[in-house]
Amino acid sequence: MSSHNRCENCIIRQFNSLRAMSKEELKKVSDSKTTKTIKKGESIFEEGDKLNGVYCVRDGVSKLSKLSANGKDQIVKLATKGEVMGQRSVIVEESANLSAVAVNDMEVCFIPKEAIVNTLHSNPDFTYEVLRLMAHDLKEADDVIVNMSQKTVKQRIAEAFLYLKNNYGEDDDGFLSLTLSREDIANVVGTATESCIRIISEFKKKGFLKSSGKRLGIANEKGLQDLADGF
Amino acid sequence: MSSHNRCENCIIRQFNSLRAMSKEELKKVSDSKTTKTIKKGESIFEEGDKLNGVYCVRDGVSKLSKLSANGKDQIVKLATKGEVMGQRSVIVEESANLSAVAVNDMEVCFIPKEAIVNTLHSNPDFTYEVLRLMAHDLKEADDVIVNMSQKTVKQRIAEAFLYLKNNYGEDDDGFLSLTLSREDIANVVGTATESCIRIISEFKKKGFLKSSGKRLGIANEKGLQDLADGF
DNA sequence: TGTAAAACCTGACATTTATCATTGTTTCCC
DNA sequence: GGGAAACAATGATAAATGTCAGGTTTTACA
Repeated sequence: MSSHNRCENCIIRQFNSLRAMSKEELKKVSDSKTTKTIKKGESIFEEGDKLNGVYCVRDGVSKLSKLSANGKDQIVKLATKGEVMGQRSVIVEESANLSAVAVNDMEVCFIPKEAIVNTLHSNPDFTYEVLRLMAHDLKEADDVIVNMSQKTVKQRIAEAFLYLKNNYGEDDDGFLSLTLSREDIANVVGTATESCIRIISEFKKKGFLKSSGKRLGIANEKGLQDLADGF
Repeated sequence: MSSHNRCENCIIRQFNSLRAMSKEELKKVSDSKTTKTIKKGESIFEEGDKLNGVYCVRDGVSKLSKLSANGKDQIVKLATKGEVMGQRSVIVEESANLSAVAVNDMEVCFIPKEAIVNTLHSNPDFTYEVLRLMAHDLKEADDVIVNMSQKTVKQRIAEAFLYLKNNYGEDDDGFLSLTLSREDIANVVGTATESCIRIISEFKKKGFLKSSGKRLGIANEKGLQDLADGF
């Protein structure tokens, strides 16, 4: 199967039943997209950039973050295979409000906005699907707001590990497939790196987490879940 | 001008150029909508309710909040004249993820979902406009996430007052037009009511805020802004 | 493979924030 | 107009979290 097709799959997964796109529309996307390889730590776009297209994650994971006034990055979302980055900016014709940086080596495809905007204006089914996705993101963002303001750092870190397990899975030995640095985890839950390290150490001592080399795994899921829920 | 027309204006303001709606579509909305009066403190819908339409604020202000595990409400957004509530749930066909409660006496109009969903499926311009609005809400939500996790309570309270001034204005004597209880402010910025009260008292002492009876006003906008920005 | 850089860890301490208890004040309603 | 209920204020204290400063370990790569 050609790389062409793989990329279509990636769009289709994100834009859900982007079967909503007609054959011609899909062809236009196929013809105009390009593929990029991004190394771990490299940036795909930066807050403030004017995007003239969207990026679809074909492989690897990217962190979408925003720099706060005090110089710390806040990671707002992790984007995985099949997810699209930059739609919001393209849709509202604004510069990017987030930066995208590769968490590990990535492959992304770039789809110029012309290939998309036209369809948005002419194909209501497509637009409706995009709308549904954005509505979903909005709900998730609301949930994050509530968690941020009502849960303790300890609870949020516990949640973060459960999230990593549920969304990226674990290997045969029960270690998380996606390894984030302590600093990244701190930036996801919105805390100081040292606090994050301390709490992870505590979780290891208490048997909630296990580690082997640089890998981390969940040793007591129920315990973590109870903690996250405030018990 | 009939109340009919006022409601159309209210939709049109939120759904921006809902000129995107055809005459027939607008008529359908007009014919099917109903108007409700809500008293201060009453609820319009609750988290978990199945909504079969959207609510458009014609007068007054509503708080959209979510109950957290520890029993505290987190206010995620304030909805004002011209704004629509419940679209997200109607679009994704899920039950409401937020509760809507009147902050003061309100008038809202209810538009059954049939009048809207059809148009979403058939009129791409309309759908596109709704998409743009939701993209805007999403960006705002991202900003809130960053503020929540990277700013101190003091900074967030300062911001909240600036927000109230900028969005609801002040009367001739320089007092905020919209008065929220200390508890509501605490629930907006995600802190304990006592902490909120303490900080407001401090702001008054330092000359950032002024009060007269139950009214609050901004006495030193620059000072508040600097504080919010971390200086 | 050696070395510098990055990541991780820990202690001591300061600061912020939450919690509990109590009192004063306003508002609302009979 | 009086009394209950909601709201506001404040002190004392505990808990959570951030900061700084110094370590060790791991990783990257020349």
